[in-house]
Amino acid sequence: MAVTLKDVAKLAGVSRSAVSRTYTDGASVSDKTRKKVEKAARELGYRPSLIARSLATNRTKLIGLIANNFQNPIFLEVFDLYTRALQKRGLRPLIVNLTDETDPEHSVQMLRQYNVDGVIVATSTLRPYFAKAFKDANMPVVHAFGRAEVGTDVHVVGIDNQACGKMAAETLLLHGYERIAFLGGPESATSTQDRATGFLGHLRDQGVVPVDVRYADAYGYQAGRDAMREVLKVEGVEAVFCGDDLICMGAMDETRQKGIRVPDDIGFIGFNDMAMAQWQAYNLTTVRQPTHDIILSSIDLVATLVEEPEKSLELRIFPCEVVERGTLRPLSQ
Amino acid sequence: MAVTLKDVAKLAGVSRSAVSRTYTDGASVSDKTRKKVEKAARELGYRPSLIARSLATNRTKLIGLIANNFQNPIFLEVFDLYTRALQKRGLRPLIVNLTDETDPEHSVQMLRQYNVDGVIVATSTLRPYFAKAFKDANMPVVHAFGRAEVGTDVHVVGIDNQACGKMAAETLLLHGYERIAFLGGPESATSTQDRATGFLGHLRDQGVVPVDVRYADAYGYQAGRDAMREVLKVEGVEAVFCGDDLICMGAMDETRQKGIRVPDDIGFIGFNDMAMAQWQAYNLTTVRQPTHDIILSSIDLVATLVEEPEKSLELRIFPCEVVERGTLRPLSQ
DNA sequence: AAAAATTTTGCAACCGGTTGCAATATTGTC
DNA sequence: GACAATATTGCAACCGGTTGCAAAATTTTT
Repeated sequence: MAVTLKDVAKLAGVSRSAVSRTYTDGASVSDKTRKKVEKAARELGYRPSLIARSLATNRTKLIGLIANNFQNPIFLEVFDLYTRALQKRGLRPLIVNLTDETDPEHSVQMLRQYNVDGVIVATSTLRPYFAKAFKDANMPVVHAFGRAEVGTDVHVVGIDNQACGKMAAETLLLHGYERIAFLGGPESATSTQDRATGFLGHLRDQGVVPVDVRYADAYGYQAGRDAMREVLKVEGVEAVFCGDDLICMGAMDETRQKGIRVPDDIGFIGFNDMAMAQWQAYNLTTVRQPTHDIILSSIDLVATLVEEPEKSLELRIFPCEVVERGTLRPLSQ
Repeated sequence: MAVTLKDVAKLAGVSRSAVSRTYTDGASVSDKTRKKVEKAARELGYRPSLIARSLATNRTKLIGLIANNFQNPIFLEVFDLYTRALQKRGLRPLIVNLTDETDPEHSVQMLRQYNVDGVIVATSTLRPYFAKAFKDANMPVVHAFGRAEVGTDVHVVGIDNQACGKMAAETLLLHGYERIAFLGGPESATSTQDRATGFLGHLRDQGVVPVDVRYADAYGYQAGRDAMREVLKVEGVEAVFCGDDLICMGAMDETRQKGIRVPDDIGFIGFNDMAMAQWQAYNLTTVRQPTHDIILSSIDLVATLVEEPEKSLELRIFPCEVVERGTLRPLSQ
């Protein structure tokens, strides 16, 4: 049915190798042959089969993209960037939706069967051993948004969550807040843990005792609301650092629904700077994570690893910055 | 490097066919042989290569999933559902991100090269000929969220946008609104056009002249805000039907920023019922689109088409419903 | 227990490409 | 123009599976 090498070769009056070489860069074909082949290919509407090529070359141009946070709009941005950037390099993502799955085994097998060239684990809510499983299966793997953990020799591209947590603390203190609460994401996520460490550590260093430390069940809106309901039971909370913008929006909605004003009565600072943080209804002051850089860099890294599997371990950490909008009270002059 | 059929065959002391048959359902293998093969496979950690299988069977288990609305959170839900539902059937999506690309040719070639089993075009903002291009390239294709257009013989799963537009109009009239504006999505999208037709048609039938008819540049938040700024220049607008929830949220934010209250001064009704429509800050009354049904059904349909390419043309239309929340004034008793 | 019917098995060709190698053609050198 | 160096070409094996077919093994029938 489909047009194959052989058909083109016959029409062009050359060998199959010649046709193959026309479509393999770096291969040796004379201009004359190439012209003939291209003409024949055009007439027949020929496209080389990537499947067959994959089988022969042992390269598929597929990159497994593992994610589990399909509820969080930040992932839409992540996803848009990944698909576009991979596309631009002639690669394609093979998405694995991990929603409620924690055993890497199944994903590993699946991606191995598709013979993906590499894997990007793009989530901060999985334990590092998850990414490690791919490495053990001999696939190049990069943990994007991951944590650099000793002993887990997997390449990581991300941010220094501890430093970012500290930045949030500094910002709140700078704005003169004293009765401060921490409302993190799921406690099991390394990103949450690190942000908590950095945030609470800096408060402690400054002699400030947090009025509440609490963790939402998920990086989600409702989880944020639910957790905030508890935080609000504490008397006189002045400001809250939320471990994620989405959680922060839920928390703000819960707060406002109680008739408490933001930022007049309670200030908020979020994390991520997702597109929605700019929305008028929230206008969120937040710690910006350089999603763009992380994604491009992780693609770069995985592409390098494909060529150079034994490349020595790399941690690529990008800086965050605080974006001041309207959810903290103004700096006192 | 990788373990192949041959290795397993040798260890199990059987022919390669026997091994292959063990992993092909419906093939004839005795229990004894199967046991031997499975034991050997387990010892070696063997998994059949899907690439090789694809080459031999001409089936890849890959479904091309074409989308272009990576800015709209509704797509995150769509995406989550697609990946999970496909996964469950042993299929995998091969995502094509169409952001600012309108020529189907490139996507067609790409998916043809990957030899996808079928294609789902999951967007309402592409012209039907886009989906048609895949059909012309002899791939089973389903246009999800598409419009049933005469002459474009492509399978469609979606909603009756005209009927839904009418429902929105009925709802506004029921609530006693008279000075009504229409704020649609991009005018080029068939979904927008149909919603407009249904909505404006019903108003006309009821003798109501809309105070404004306007189209946002995109199915997006900022586009909604910008368009609403114009709508607000019209004196005495009482209610707005937005062609999409995200647009509606933008429109509401613009409205409130001007100090105009929702729903006291202006009422809003959206479209889609995306997860965020429930958020406290918006609490949107909206026309619910049965995303879940559309997605499952489109997967079903495309899977059927893979087996039965000549299946006669099908349009699967699901009903919408109005979800009343808090952005319209209460029904007068 | 032999014959017939059925099930299981291995052989070998095939899916659509790539690539090392040796043969051939082309180009450059003197 | 002869010879060497280099570029191009085709052959054939291979990537890792599947599958039609005939032979072999097993089960059923008489």
